[in-house]
Amino acid sequence: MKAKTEIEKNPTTEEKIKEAARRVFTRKGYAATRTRDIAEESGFNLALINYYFRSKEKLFDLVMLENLQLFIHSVMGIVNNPETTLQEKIEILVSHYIDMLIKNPDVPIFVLSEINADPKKLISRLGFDKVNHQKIYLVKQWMELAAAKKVPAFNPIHIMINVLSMTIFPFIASPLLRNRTSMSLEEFNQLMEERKKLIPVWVNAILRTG
Amino acid sequence: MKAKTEIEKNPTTEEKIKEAARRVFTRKGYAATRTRDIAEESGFNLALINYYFRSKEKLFDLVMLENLQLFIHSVMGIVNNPETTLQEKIEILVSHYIDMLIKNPDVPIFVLSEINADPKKLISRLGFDKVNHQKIYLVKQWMELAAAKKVPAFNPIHIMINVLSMTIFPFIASPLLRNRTSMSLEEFNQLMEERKKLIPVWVNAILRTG
DNA sequence: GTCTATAGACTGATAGAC
DNA sequence: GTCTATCAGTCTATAGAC
Repeated sequence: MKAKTEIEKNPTTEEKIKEAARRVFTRKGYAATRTRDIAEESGFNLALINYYFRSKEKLFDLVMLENLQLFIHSVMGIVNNPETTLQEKIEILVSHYIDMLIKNPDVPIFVLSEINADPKKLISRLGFDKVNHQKIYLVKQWMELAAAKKVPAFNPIHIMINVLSMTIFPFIASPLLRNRTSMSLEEFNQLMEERKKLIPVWVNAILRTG
Repeated sequence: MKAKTEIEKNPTTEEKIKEAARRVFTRKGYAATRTRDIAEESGFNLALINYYFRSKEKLFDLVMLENLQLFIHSVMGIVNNPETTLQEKIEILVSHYIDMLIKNPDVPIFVLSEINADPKKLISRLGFDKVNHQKIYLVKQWMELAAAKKVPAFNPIHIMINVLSMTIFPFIASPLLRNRTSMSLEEFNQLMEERKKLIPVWVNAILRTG
């Protein structure tokens, strides 16, 4: 196993092709991507893709798994941390997520539309097993606060949906939003930076609602 | 021009094919859809698609335009109504949107991922012209309330983003969300029904934040 | 390991019978 | 209007030279 910085500096052909595939698949989706596009993007020949990865689909699965990790796994470490308060979890989650999304703006729409295209694959092929929702530390903390009536009694899933919605959705709607409001990419990113501080405040206001 | 109810009861072959195309395109996206899929779904032969619509792309453009109307135009009539208050606009918008989304859950991810795949087409081919954002009645009302300090001074676009995020995003993330929480479609729809009343309350709480 | 050339399957579109 | 049959182009994957 190579260290990450070493991979970035001295990528092998295999790694170069995988990174090219990640860029193309994430931008255009599985069906619209041709293996020729990946070959061209990587700077190598078409035949090498099959030499290293056997098929378009196997290469896609690798890319999908990486993007899924980026999209989901980053959350899990945060919401499961027993050392932070509910409020802190939300602040950290939103801030880290927006940083990731500014770097990888195409990831959410890629992941969600590919899952929508083939929901079965999510579980069967990518080995994406379920978690017991009750065991997540954030849910535990919520339950305790609800018992002490410090937080409203509605389904805590609503709060999780709201945090993720307000954080992720603007990136998914970005092309349409920017077109409708004649907004540059820089202005958009600036707006998202503002939301790092605003969303936790808003969520706090929502929590006081019940 | 036939009346809508008449179309639903006595659809011509052309209308049947277009409806079949709408279902298939909206579920699988442009690139993953084969003209043969549409033929099969419509119950007619492949050749008829070209007889009525000349090409896959022209048929797609029709479907895209309809879905875009569903996705956007429904908003415009509501946010531009001078007869309703800001608060009423939000209530009506959320309620109508959620009704539409429960009936057409695939529309948002379809529209947004196709726009993401080819943003230029949005304007050049589909004739989707810009609106002057300042002229929208909702923005006007916001400005007046902000001037009277009844509403926070941050960019009103944030509120619009929040309303649309909390309303639309759960439908986009539905397959993933339902998988992670082992939620049935009925339970999900019930959760969305709850949000019709909750979102306006939450937005109100956000508005008192500034 | 990396390339060129090509096989083999599939796709969108059309010709032509009825 | 609706069908069957088929063309021409494109795609993934592989064989084989270096």
